[in-house]
Amino acid sequence: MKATIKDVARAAGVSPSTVSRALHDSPRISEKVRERVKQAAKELDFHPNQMAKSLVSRKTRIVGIVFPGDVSKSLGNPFYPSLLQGLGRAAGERRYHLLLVTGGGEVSAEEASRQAVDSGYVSGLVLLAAEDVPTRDPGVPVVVIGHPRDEAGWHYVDNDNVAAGRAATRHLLAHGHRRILLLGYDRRYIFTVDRRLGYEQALGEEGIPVRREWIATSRPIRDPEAGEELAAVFRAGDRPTAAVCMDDALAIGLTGLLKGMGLEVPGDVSIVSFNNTDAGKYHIPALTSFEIDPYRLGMIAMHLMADVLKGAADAPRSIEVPFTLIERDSVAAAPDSE
Amino acid sequence: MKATIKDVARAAGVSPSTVSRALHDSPRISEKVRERVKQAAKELDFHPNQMAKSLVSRKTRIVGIVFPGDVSKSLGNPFYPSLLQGLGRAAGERRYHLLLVTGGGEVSAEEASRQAVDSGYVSGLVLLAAEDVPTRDPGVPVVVIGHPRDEAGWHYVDNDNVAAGRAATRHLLAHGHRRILLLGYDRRYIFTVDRRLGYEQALGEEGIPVRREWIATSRPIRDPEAGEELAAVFRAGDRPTAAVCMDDALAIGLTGLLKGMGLEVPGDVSIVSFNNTDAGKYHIPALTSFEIDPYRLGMIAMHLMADVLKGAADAPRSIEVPFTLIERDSVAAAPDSE
DNA sequence: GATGCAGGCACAAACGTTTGCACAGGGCTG
DNA sequence: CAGCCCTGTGCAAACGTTTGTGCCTGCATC
Repeated sequence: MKATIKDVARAAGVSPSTVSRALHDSPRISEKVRERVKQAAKELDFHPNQMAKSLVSRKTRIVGIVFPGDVSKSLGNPFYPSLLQGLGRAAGERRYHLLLVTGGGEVSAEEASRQAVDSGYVSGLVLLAAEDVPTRDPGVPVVVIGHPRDEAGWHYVDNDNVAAGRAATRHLLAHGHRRILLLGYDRRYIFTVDRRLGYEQALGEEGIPVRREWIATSRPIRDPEAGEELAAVFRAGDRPTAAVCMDDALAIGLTGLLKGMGLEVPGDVSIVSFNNTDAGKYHIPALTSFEIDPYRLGMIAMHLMADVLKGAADAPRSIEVPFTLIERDSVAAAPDSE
Repeated sequence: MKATIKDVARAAGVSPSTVSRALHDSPRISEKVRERVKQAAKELDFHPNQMAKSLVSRKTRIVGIVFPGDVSKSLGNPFYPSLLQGLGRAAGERRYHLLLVTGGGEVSAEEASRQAVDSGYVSGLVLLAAEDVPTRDPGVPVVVIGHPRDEAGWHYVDNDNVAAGRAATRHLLAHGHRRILLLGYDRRYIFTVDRRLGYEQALGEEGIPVRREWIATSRPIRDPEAGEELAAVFRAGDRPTAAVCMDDALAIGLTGLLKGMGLEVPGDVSIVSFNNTDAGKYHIPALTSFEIDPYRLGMIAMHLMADVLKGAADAPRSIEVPFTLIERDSVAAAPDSE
């Protein structure tokens, strides 16, 4: 059987309470006894029973990781595995464990979270990339990864999409571009809304007016109608010389469409995009893209959670993680600059 | 605060022990009291404190899911998300929770498992697709998903690769093929070893001798040397008229190589492969392939774990999950049959 | 030399359950 | 009508910790 605190007490010749205090480095214990106790604990391979600890402290060292919707769908996205890894890494550092909370089938993610909390196993919840936050108070602290629509009152960790949109645009401006298109805006996705904001900020700072017709929503670039609309923009006399694309897939689609029109990337049109996927890396030309670093996002979220659980984070805290720009071959100087 | 068993006892006008027995449907409690207690429990939204339960029962309702190596690497494989979903689904049904156990960084998966067990949080471990089983006794029941090299003494759930190899070969035999190549054998991967066994069984049943030179190892079909070797086999006068490929990627590579030699699939060579990926589905010709159904694998593994934890599974149990063959366009009748 | 004080430790209660045992009441049986 | 057994319930101990309180020792102070 596993050693208990009593076994350690007996071995060290002290009482259980002294053992507890010694292992917690209480100042009320003399140096000598503390060492003796620690030695005994090590020899007996003593690990405190978390159940007993939790029973009295009313806390656990487990936080639930809540997947929105189907796990299989979300995990297919390469974003999540790295995120999970980051969470796991930080959890290890803070001596926390991760409980997988998944809906699926008939049970919603929220229902599954409720069960996890009700069981008493989790003392915190990390919501993965959820734009919809829980409707009812979950009863334990919550950290949201992503950007809740209603920021107030939530701890959250997200990429700073406003800054990224601005940085992407400024990168193109720095190469002399003045006519810049934004591709992939969709008001249903808040990160595209944020990036658009950054895009408009950057243009505004240079005194360049925003042109509504250059904020393209068309996601399904294969959709002939949307494709045609986009093509028309590039056929115009004062066509854009550069584009900010919401993800690599979009950028690759755009490259193909332009090639079909006899326009080269980056010779005629420069492109910067997001997500820095393998597809973009091996594309020709290799895409200049923003790396989102989900690993780091996960680490930060877990550390925030640990702080909250420790009581260190009083007011709701929001952390915006910057992107890093990976420069490759899809951006060149504007053809008409100078 | 959350309601305890004492609150329920008070509300129902009985003692805590009676409440406990009533909620566990003990036969020693009268129908009347049982109903009264259950009613009170429901009204107070009583959820038994798992910590307290675990403390006395020395069991938890948590099982650890151990990822081998880097989570991010394994999760990139679309196999895992479905597997996880299956595990989660079954866990929900059996009222278990899933604890994510990941190595990564400096800590090995085995080290992480040890921590999870030592903490006392998990009462079982599910090893994901591990071919290497733990060296030391983990101290809790283990279910392996995959095929431990040393079968003895382990509970495990795996696809029945011997049967699948046999079925694949028989499928081709049924189409009149007599000269069948096996592509992708690698003795380091036990599933390919198993499938080869099935392949040889099927041939043996028809009295067809196994030709060593038709058991091709070459995985990197782009490797010019290996490619040339493979091409030579198909240039011979009595070339194979069919092939069993270890995965869709290999099958796609083979199709390309054959096309370069002027051989058509399935006109000249029929192909059946494994994994039923999207790539194979949209390939031309669409591949006849075995679906591995990791969702089901996960479900079964979790149910097995629950049984083991219940004490229902005494002797180590191994469950072989059959594949299902998805027939598409890459198999035709043998050109020389009649 | 008696008193005070602080340091260092032990005692016991508490956390919320489960479960062996004791016990009360009621219906049999003799 | 007394004793017995059975049914239904309560009591209390136990699981392994933490932590408030109290006690003992030895030293310094007056």
